[in-house]
Amino acid sequence: MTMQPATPTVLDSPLARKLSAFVRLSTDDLRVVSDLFRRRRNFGIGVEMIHQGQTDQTAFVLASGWACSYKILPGGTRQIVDFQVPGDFLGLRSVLFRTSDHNVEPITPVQASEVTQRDLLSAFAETPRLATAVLWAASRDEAMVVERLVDLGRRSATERMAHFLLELGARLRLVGMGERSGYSCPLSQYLLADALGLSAVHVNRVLRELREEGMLTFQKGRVTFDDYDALVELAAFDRAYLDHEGPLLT
Amino acid sequence: MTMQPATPTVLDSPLARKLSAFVRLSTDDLRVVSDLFRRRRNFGIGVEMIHQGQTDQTAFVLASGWACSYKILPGGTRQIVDFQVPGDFLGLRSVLFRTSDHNVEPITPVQASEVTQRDLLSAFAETPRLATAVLWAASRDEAMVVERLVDLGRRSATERMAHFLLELGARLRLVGMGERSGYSCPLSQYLLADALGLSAVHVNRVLRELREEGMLTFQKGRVTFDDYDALVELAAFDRAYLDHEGPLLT
DNA sequence: CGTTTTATTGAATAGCCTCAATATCGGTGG
DNA sequence: CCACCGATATTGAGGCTATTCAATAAAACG
Repeated sequence: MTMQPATPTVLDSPLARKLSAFVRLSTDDLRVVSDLFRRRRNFGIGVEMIHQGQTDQTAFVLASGWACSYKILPGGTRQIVDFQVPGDFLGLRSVLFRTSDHNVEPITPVQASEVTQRDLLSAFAETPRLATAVLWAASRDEAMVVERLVDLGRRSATERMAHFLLELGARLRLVGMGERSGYSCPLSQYLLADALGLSAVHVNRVLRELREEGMLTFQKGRVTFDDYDALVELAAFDRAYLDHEGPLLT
Repeated sequence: MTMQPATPTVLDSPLARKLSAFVRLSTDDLRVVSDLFRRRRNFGIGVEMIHQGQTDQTAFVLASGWACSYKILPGGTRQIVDFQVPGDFLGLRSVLFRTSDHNVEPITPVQASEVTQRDLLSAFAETPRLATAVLWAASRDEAMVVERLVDLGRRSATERMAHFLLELGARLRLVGMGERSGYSCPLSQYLLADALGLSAVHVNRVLRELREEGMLTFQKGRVTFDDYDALVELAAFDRAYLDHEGPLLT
């Protein structure tokens, strides 16, 4: 019922790509996805999208740009829980449940689709496979939080950095924004520090070390894997929870 | 339709207590809960209940005893992601989704109710309020993982310990196993170390320090809060995500 | 172009770890 | 009931990792 024909572009959004990697979705399913996330909103850098304690009933899907979710400590320091890249959900939990326990703000200018609780639930009812796919994505996000936990608890700064950048690469490839050789990445060393539980100074030293060892280069907004296999080895990176070969559900 | 009358004991399980704290459940709802989790199994210390990569379609609810979920790193070290106390779910995610990405094993002898995917989903269909309550519990668990992430990333060893023991106390009170003054706790210093990302030696020093400062005492399997308010202050403990006054949904 | 953010490097320090030794607890069998 | 054993707890000494403070360089931005 849309004016314009359903272009391949619409059906090939980052979200559609990601979901398709895990659950085989029909063209009709994909059309529901693109209809659901048609309403776009723009956010500037640093403009809070979701605030701790808020009880909105809306969530977002990132169409373009990067964001991060974090918690502020009384001391003024913060811990970044996760970064969001195109195709990722923001505030899915606060839609399904009650309040948000963290903040989300853009790192770059962001375009995001807004979706209400009602629309989401009715889309789920209409296309159950979509519900499965979305819940899968939510589950994967939780697995990544656990992986970050292991990072902080039991990996050295260098291993942490390697593991993090590998994981990010795998996520980006899933939505067509990265290759095995590397990807472009707008994260500053300060943001990396807040995510990895390090000081910005040490982030810099770690990156230098990795570069001098010929493992990876992160300069001018681009991550280049100079020796992918060595990195995987160093970080004990287990692709299992990210790199599925094809759709799990056919 | 049970032979024996519904005793208060059955309806007052740790799980029923916890769920009731967040969603008002009718006696009928509670009966569904107790029916659902009637089938009990016993596990000895160290006997794996859930194994990384397994694709069982069963989950458990702890009836008595303590367990922990963890990931093993290639180096042989491990990171404990969370402890489970009576009333907590084990492997809820692997029921709703596909595979488990971590291991779960008992710390003390454990009695747990087994529940299959089928039974759980049909119970949800029968009593929607139960589904809400369970999803709430799952969401709370995820919030705790995030809190642990903040622990590891941005809190000192002392703050971490204080925050962790306060959180554990709040969880136990929810199921009637602790008071404001303290609680009994079977965790060894080695387990604490694996959970908090510290060495066992340092755990010992931190506990001594907290004891000498008159904040808390952890000896002979019992945690005693010597100065609760000072601890809350030290750890920047925010009860919000745990300590709800009454049922959220009435 | 100045101005602000971001990156880079050095020096000194603090926090936590490892290694190592001893003490205590809880159970187990003689 | 006691001697013994493994697991847990406790304490010291020295070392490594990452931090803080501080200063400079390089980009990014209007």
